[in-house]
Amino acid sequence: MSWESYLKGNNIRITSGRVAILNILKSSDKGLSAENIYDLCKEQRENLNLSTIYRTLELFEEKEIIKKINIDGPALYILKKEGHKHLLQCDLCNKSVEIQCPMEEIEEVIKAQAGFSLTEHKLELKGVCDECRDKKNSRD
Amino acid sequence: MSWESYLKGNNIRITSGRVAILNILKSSDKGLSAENIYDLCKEQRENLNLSTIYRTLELFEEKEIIKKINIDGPALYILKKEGHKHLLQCDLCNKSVEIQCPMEEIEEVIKAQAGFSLTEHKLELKGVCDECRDKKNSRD
DNA sequence: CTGGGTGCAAATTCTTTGCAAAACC
DNA sequence: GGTTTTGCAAAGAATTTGCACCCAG
Repeated sequence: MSWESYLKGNNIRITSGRVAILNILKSSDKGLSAENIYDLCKEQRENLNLSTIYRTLELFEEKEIIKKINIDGPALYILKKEGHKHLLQCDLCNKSVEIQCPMEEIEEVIKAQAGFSLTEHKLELKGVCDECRDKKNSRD
Repeated sequence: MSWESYLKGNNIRITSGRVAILNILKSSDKGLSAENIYDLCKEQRENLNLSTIYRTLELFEEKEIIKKINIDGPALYILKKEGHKHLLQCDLCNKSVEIQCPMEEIEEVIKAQAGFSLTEHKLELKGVCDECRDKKNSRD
């Protein structure tokens, strides 16, 4: 599907800048900062203002098209993968919460720290919800 | 062991501010920002300048006493847990790299986003190193 | 034509730095 | 006493905002 119809489907107005940003994110195999994107836009004669880029990225993030990753220095942005989720169940009260799989963050951290690109992962989580933790703490 | 001897062991001069910061971090069950720490110091009549706090946190981070976690907004700091490591082996060339377990970051993210405290995790990773990835990409 | 999108400059937020005074060993 | 640490004020990096103009629908 073209970016144009993709954007339309998400109720986002089509502009050449937005399409350019999506193309740039698509063709990168690692997270890009707003400034990276700014430079790459320039290279392809799509002169966007930095603040426009920030606004676009914010919009895309709200629409869950991209993911913002905060590491040291400027935030990095990546296109969202198949957003698989994890179900976290509280060990104490069994209430469960769904979270976005945190592996995209982990991937970027590892890429930055060790120069390693993950191809597969398996993640199991156990934990307790806030209320149960608070109750537990107040008993200690 | 007292903070004093702990600091001495790490070749860090003892000052009341440093001890206060360690106490504050120790008694928090979640990451604290520099400003959180600043406020908590005030509450206990340990008036430290914000820049002193940043410098202290930076020092502790270098000495690997604490971990800095970048989420949205100000960075959070936590005392380091038992730093367990992961061994990552490249699927292609078998070279291996040891990395710090990235779950401390993730724990904070999940705590902030879902109000869930992790108690256990199991993480298995597979990946390829930068060089192999680059070779592979240039073939594609 | 009209409301959302953009550029520009200025503001904000978080963090770092230079330097003189104070604290530690 | 000599080196480290601290406070203060000012600089710096990253991001956000206000407003006038512009363009897609």
